[in-house]
Amino acid sequence: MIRSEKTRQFIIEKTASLFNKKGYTGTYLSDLTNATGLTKGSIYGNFKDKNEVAIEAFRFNYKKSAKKMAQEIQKVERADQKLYAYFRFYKTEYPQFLKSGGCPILNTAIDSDDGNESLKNEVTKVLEYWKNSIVGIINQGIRNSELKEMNAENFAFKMIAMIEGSIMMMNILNNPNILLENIKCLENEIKELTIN
Amino acid sequence: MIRSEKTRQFIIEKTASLFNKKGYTGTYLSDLTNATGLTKGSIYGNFKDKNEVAIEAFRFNYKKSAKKMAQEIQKVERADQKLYAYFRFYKTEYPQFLKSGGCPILNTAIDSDDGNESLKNEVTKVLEYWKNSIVGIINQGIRNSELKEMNAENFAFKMIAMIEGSIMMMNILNNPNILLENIKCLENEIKELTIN
DNA sequence: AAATTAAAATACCGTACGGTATATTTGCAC
DNA sequence: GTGCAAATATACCGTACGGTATTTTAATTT
Repeated sequence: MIRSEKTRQFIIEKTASLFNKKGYTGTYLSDLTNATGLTKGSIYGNFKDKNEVAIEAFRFNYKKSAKKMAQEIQKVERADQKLYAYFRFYKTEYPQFLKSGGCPILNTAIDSDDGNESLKNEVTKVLEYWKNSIVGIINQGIRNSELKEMNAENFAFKMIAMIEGSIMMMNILNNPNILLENIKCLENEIKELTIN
Repeated sequence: MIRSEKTRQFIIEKTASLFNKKGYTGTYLSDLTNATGLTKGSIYGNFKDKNEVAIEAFRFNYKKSAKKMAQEIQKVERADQKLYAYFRFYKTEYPQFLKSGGCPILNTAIDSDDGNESLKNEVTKVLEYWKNSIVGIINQGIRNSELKEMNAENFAFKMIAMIEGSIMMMNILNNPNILLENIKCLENEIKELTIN
């Protein structure tokens, strides 16, 4: 990694959780300088503007989860097992979502749905990618006779809605059980839809 | 209504959708003066500060839906019918959520979960009230042998999570079907749990 | 070690933010 | 219509926002 890339990365890492907690307009340049110990001049030497930092911060936040998730999913073969891996992820990682101010996808979706088009596009892309990856798993499972026939897209949207809605409530009511119980429901649904 | 109360109400009505769309920090006093045609002096003559306007705007946004909902629910007797009334509400009113920038509860929950304690308390209260009203309906239904035994609170949390998560996705992907399909799932679940 | 290049800090801009003290206008009672 | 009170507008504050041009510092090359 060349030197400038290292500083860029440093800035992103140090400010990612800030953007997730406080949102785009709510995170000021002064927050960025405080969090990094750098000056505005340095930050603007590495980024075009605040929005570019925000976008990179979102990508960083998202990828941290996505990577871990992808690893867990690759470990197992069957479609139902891959879906269980999703659920297990949230069952074990929920404290992370609690202390880092919620799910970056949800937060950024709400935060960017007025005005900030570039940030909104970023979230849209990620959401679509997430949905498609679930759809892929389910359809693969159906083809392999591991899962019963179903509308894969509808199930994917249901899964994501439930997870995101639960994270929101878990955070505002400070009650992880909301997420854990709803994950159980999803697990049961998959159990019902599993062949063998 | 005394004169000042009329202006307060006027300000709330005109700015409520702004706060919903742009969030607390994202809505500036200049937005408030533009939307109302009033000056800062007038707004500060009727409200203590911007936060008081935000709180009242949230209450206004929330109550608009809540009132309509309560009316629909009172029209029917059976618990399952009351729950269907909930679902029907979202099936008919979703365009409102699309154009007004999403669900005020969800938006304000995300927007206030850093820093703004008073606004967060407001959302917490409303979410808890909403959950409890669903729990009340379900438990009443169980006592009246209209619904099978179930964990009412878990179901309420599931309902809310699904609805809120769906609204978020419907908005960001601009696809009402996500909400409509997930509502169908909830309806089917209730159908399974209905006695008679 | 000197020269060159890259990165970070400094010192600024203009603007617009939230908020307030004061002046002006308006509505109302008499 | 005059006097009074309430509501609104005006004119301001201090601050801190996002952003930039310039200087200083640090790293690299020769």
